[in-house]
Formats: sequence, C-alpha cells, structure tokens
Amino acid sequence: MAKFNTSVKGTADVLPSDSYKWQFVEKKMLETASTFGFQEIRVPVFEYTEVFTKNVGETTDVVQKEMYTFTDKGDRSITLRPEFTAGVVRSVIEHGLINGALPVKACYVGGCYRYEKPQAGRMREFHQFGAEMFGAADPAADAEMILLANSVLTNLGIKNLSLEINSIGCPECRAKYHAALKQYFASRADELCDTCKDRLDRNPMRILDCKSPVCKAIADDAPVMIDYLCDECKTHFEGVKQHLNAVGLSFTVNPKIVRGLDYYTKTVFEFISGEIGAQSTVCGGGRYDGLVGQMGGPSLPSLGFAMGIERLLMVMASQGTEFPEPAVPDVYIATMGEAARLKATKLCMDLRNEGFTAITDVAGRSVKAQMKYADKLGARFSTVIGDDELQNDRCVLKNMQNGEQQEVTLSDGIVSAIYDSRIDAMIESVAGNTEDLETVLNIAKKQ
RNA sequence: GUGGGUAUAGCUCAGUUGGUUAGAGCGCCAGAUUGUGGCUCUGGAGGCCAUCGGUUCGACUCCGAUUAUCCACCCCA
Repeated sequence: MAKFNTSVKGTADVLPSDSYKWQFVEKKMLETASTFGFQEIRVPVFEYTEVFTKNVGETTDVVQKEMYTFTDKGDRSITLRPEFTAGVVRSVIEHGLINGALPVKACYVGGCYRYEKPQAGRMREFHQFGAEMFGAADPAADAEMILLANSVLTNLGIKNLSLEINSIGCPECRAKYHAALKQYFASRADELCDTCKDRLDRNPMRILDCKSPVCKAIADDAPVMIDYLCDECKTHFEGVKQHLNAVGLSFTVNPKIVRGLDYYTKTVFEFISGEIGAQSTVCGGGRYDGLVGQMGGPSLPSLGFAMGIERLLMVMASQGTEFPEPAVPDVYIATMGEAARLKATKLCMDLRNEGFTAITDVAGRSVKAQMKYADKLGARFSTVIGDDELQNDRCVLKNMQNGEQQEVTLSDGIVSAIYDSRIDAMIESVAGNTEDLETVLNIAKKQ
C-alpha cells in the first residue's frame, strides 16, 4: 500500500536528460503564439468543481467519470483541471478582460488531470498547450486559430499531420440535426453495438465516430450535419474554408468529427497523426460561442484549441525530429588540494557571473575522475589547477573537443579565452557573412 | 470501467525438462609509475528474480490472486 517510491499511476517524470525537449517545445509554442498576438495566461491547477461541471458539460465522460475531485479543509468542492478552457473563461470574465480591447487572445501551457486508464498517448497527468480567443465572430478568427495551431506544429518540425474540419452548427440547427440523427439511428437501433445504443440518447453524434464495422456501415447513410446547417452557420463555415484556402493550408472536411465537450459550436477541427497509436488526435479545438454567456459573462463569440504535448513528443520521436542540442558546461575546473578548490570556487563564480556555465569538483575526487566527469558532462573546456598554478597565476586550458591546450592567466585568462572561443564559433557559424560580424560580436559579448 | 500482453541489476535482456552461492552487455565506482577525459585492460558495488499464497523434497521456472506496466476498447489532447 505504501508506495513512497513510485510515481502515481498514469504520471511520468521528465528526467534531466529529457527536459530540454520539453523546454524547446514549450518555448516554441509560446513564441509562435506571440507572433499571432497571443499572450500567456496562467490559471490555477484547481478550480471550484462547478467551473468544470457546468461548462465542460454534465453529460460528458470527462465530467462524469474522469475528474479528480476532492473536498478541501474549508469544505469546498475542488477539482483538478481536466482541461483549460473552462478555467481560462472563468479568469477572463472574473478579471474583466472582456471589457478591454477585443478580441482577447490568450494561450497557456500546463498539466491537466483526468482519471482514465492509461495507454499510449493517454496519461492521468498530461500537458497541453492551447490558445483561446474571445470576442471574434468572424470566420477569419476560426481560420486564425487553425493557422496558429498549424504554425506551432510546423515550427516544431512535425510533418504528416492531417487537418480535418467540420461544423457542428449553432444550438438551433444542431437541435434539428440531432433530432434527424436520432430518428435515423433509432430506426436501426437493434443493429447498433451496445455502446452506441447508449449513445443514442446521450450523444447520437458520437455514433458517427464508432469503430464497429456494423455501426460504421449504418453511419455511412446517416444524415450529415452540413446538410442541416442554417444559413448563418453555412456561410460561416464557407468563410472559414475560404480563409484556409487563401493561405493554401490543405484540409479535409470530415462530417464525422465530433468533439466530446459540450460547449463547442460551429467550427470544430482536429490535427491527426497516423503514427502514435490509437490516441491519434494531437490537437483539437473549435468555436464555443455560448460558453462565456453561460458562465455569467456577456454573450461573446469565442473559440480555442488545445494540443497534447506528450502526444506531440511521441510524433516527434517517431519522426526523428531534431531538437537543439542541450546546453553543456563551458568549462570544468579540476582541482588538486584544498587551496585550489577554494580558488576554483571563486573562479567558477566569476565565470558564472559572466554568463558562462562553470563546474568544479564538489565530491573530492581524483583529477582523473574529475576529467572523466568533465568529459561525460560534455564540457567544452577543462583546466586543472593545483599549487603550481596558484603560485604562477597561470593554468592550461584544454579544448575538450580537439584536445588543444593553451596557457592562460589564472585570474582572468579563462574568461577571456572562452569568450574568444565563443566568438570564433559564432564567426564560423555565419561563415562569410561578414556584414553580420559586428552583431555576432555583440551577441557573444552579451552572452 | 472491460479485454489482452508483460514483470529477473540503474538500462536492454539471458536463465536449459523445476535442482544448491542468479548471469551478460551497457551504465556506475575504483585501479593500470606519483597531477589530465574519450580507446583498451583489471577489479568492485548493485537483485528477497514485482508482491502474497499454492503445488513440490526443492520454485526465478508450474498454478492462483494482487499490484504495476504496456497495448486496445471507451473517451479525449
């Protein structure tokens, strides 16, 4: 019972050897969003339970059986966020952002929590990046969200995703469609699989998505939402497609795309990968024009999307996507003797204050062991200091890549030698582009 | 919640028809003329063989349960 040394089921540690991937992905996401005018919003990991029950939808699986809900010591019912949108909407209303400049554009990164049975691409704690826009009814907004999602994915170097879009209409035309769909499936109810019989009452649109061959065949002849769209929804959907076409982003209209959260209206979309198993939706989103009003704000047309970071990392792993090299120490200072260790501590601090990564021995090991450690860390330079070096105020700085050594002054020689090498590397990286040299030097100095 | 696969060292895995002190590679630590990494060699640490119960003279091995993990359903990112 006591499991003090294992992580909780459905959770995972990101180890130091992997965290640079997460940092890269998250940074790219926020940077890309910024180019679309989206600023990060940070909302609490937990909210009052009602925030989710009332807005994600009472009948959804997420609310009905997947939430981490508990009572706190103040007798409040609290829930760990199973998704971001509800909390972001709550925050945006609470702080009156929607009384400011519209549309409001916000994005987020963080963990979500759902009590599900873990499998490939599905964790109990998982992480999402997403974006929300409030106060934009125009189809251009829908297109912009899709384009943002697409840019994020592209900028991460992810390929071979398919974009599928659909319109599930407004409450009026959807009600008509629901009725028609229910009638159609009810007429063949005895042929449907058991889960679909359940769905008939709860959410008939879900049947369209069923994997059972029988249901699939039946669904093929079912009425299609697009035929039931009212004029407004229809022209809106056309507008979205026009905007996507205008930038040449290819997509397919999939009338069977249904989002599982109740608040969606009109446009819904998914980015799907074929290479990470059954949980193939890597990004999903859509418009939720009724949600802000429903949560006590003004009626404000809004929309958003979320992408699963673990799933993206799976796609990237499968595609062999390159990540920028993780940072390595600039210099390792090996020491011999107590006096040298004291000096090394000071030298490291000087280097760090200059913005370099400097490491020295804190385990009291032999010089050989220290050198091995420096090698494993991938340190670019190393030096050994002992009594001689202290006396002469000089040491030998070794380039760990090519083994070249140079003698430098102990007090300030290490700093300037590493500066020089960094500048050399930068000059090389812009090879021939001499007009940039000054910029390069400035960057090098600042770093 | 429902299925199926798996469970031996930090990692990847061996382990003969059940037979005594459980193995390899990698990794880790330490040595190989006194103060220098990568290659090589030598040595060392590290496993209640997931847990509990059963069958047996004897179980890592066979059986059952539990737990964890993986995959699928469901649902979603």
